[in-house]
Amino acid sequence: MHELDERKTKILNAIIRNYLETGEPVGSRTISKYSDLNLSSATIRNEMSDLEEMGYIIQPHTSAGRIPSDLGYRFYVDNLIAQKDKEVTEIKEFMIERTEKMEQVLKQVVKLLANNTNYATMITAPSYHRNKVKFIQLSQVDEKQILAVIVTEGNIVKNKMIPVEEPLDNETMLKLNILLNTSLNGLSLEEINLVTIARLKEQAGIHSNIISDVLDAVAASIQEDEDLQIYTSGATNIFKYPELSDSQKASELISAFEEKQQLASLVNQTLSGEEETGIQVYIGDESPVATMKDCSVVTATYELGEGMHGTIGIIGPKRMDYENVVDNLKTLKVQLDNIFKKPKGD
Amino acid sequence: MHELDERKTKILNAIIRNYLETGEPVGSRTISKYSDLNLSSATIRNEMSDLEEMGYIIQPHTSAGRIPSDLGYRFYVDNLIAQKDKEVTEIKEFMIERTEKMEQVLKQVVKLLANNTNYATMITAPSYHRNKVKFIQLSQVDEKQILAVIVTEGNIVKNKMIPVEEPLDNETMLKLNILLNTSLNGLSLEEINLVTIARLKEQAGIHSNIISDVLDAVAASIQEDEDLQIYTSGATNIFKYPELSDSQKASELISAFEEKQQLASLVNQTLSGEEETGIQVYIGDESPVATMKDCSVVTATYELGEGMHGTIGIIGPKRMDYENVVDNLKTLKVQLDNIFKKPKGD
DNA sequence: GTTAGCACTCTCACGAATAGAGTGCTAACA
DNA sequence: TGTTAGCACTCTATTCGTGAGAGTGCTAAC
Repeated sequence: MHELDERKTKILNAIIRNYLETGEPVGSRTISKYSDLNLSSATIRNEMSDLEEMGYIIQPHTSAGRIPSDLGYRFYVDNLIAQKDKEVTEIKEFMIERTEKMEQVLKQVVKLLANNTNYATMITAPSYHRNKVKFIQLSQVDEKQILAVIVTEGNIVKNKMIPVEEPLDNETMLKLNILLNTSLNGLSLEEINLVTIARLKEQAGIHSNIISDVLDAVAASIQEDEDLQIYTSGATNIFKYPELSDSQKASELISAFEEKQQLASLVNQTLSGEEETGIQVYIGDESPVATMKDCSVVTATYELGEGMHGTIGIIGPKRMDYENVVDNLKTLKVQLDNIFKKPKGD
Repeated sequence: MHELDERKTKILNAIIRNYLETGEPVGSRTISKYSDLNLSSATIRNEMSDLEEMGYIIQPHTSAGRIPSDLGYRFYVDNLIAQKDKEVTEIKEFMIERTEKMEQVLKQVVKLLANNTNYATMITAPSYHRNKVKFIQLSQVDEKQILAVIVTEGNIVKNKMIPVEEPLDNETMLKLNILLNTSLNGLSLEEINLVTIARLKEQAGIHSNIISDVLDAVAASIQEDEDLQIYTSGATNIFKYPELSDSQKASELISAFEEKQQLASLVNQTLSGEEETGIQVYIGDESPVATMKDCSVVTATYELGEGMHGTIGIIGPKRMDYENVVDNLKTLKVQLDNIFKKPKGD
């Protein structure tokens, strides 16, 4: 396939930009009038004919204007991301006002992003894979229940109630707490293997069953996160784009959003295919999720140190405002990296 | 307004039932064929004419069949709920498999209900208003952070990280813990007033600022719940009903669902207007939420003892399967009451 | 290489025509 | 008096055809 010369590039850009704005097929006359090329519509037509042959644009029908093909978008995106480096958008730090709970930060972020872009957005909590235990505490809550609190690096807190037949005395409690902390502290959740467990139980003596329960609790609370927490927002923004909002498509898309199952595969795909910037753009069929073949999907990953990472993504029409979206994701990515990496003390 | 005689009642029922199934206006011929009245279509027409005059049914246009009016639905519902007492539906206890976390139970319930009914569903967590403190525990997690764990009756656990300049020694920690527990235990969150606080701080001495932080934490974690946690499911079921799924309406409805703000008003309404069965049916305009004037809404409240209660609701087309829905809600209500009321030990 | 002009194509919006469904009314019947 | 058959009437939804508008491709001239 031939390279595009400068004029063709300009025309292609003009077409795409125009289409991004209006959502209508754009004709030769429009380009000739609104671009700074000073070419007649006829000339534009010739060039457009070429561009179509090369696969960058498409005619929905014989006498309509042209719209960008997936390849065209791809070209535009690759071009854009290479050359643009716009100033930081209005996503301010005001959202990070000491909300300790990650869950809440995520919800805020995803909502903010949806409002900012007018597209549907999603974010996943960092997966706790390989995360390390930092602190464990057992407390007697009432006669029949012990509360186990588990804190991991990154200050994720998990609670679990453990039923017991009879209350434990303070001394035993203290001993168990010390035992648990000395044995498990600093271990990643995968490093707690049968050997560790056996030794633990041995040392716990008659209370080994409580240890079992605690470990179950640890395992359970991890498991619970393994099925991936995904927050979404702005799903109804889909209705703002006619090309997506006929009953059939909208229904499928929003279902995909609700189910979150499909989003998960998106996430996995993103995590595996890393890139320099950490931002990926899927246009149409490129998307790992079939339901979204009429959309574009932009994703970014953010880090929580220690190899833990989450994904944030935007789903919109192919004619999405890539510049704005990529920008938004870039800055968000940086900010999320900061929030979660730093010991929150700062 | 006159009472309906038996024949009119039968015909009205036939009309409504038929419409519930098909969603199409139903004509006189249909009724005469499929009901056991053995009347000709002409007779039916006469009766229908009467029913229309009385306001129970409506003609969408001159030469269409009839559809139930809001009043008609109301009659049907009132009739139905009074006389029906069907066997328990398939909602089995399998959903209650020792999931300690309320949040998860709720999510499961709402999802199950959506699957079961094919309507959009919502559920709120019980509000913690008037809930009592049962247990408080501070622990030193690392050099700069203390973890406060607060357990209330009903075993709701809240965590809060508190930053400190320098670590506290064990003894102080112990003292603070004892102080907090003896002072606050058994108090409802409203009973912790300035007097209590002042006394607490006095006793804490130089560590009074930590007490402040803990109390802030308590307040914050309550506040957080005050803006009402609502889980939803099956929003896209809306697309299954043509009369709701044109782009405009569907968009509004799903937005309402996403925003959850509007659902909140639904909840409040429900909580204030209690009824014998605890189940309320809003048809069309009766709904407290304007967005839902083309829908019917069925809500139920469940209890968690001590005056705490949550709401569960179903939103669907006016022609929803009221029998099934009410049944489902009834059994769910009972089961939720059971789950949450019992001390979980069992 | 660029442009003007023109015939051609395709979509979309509009209106007319038609089939179908259902009613209301009248007259006859039990 | 209640029920029924029959028929004219009304309204909707669908189909078809038409015309306007937008945009193209091609040719010929600059």
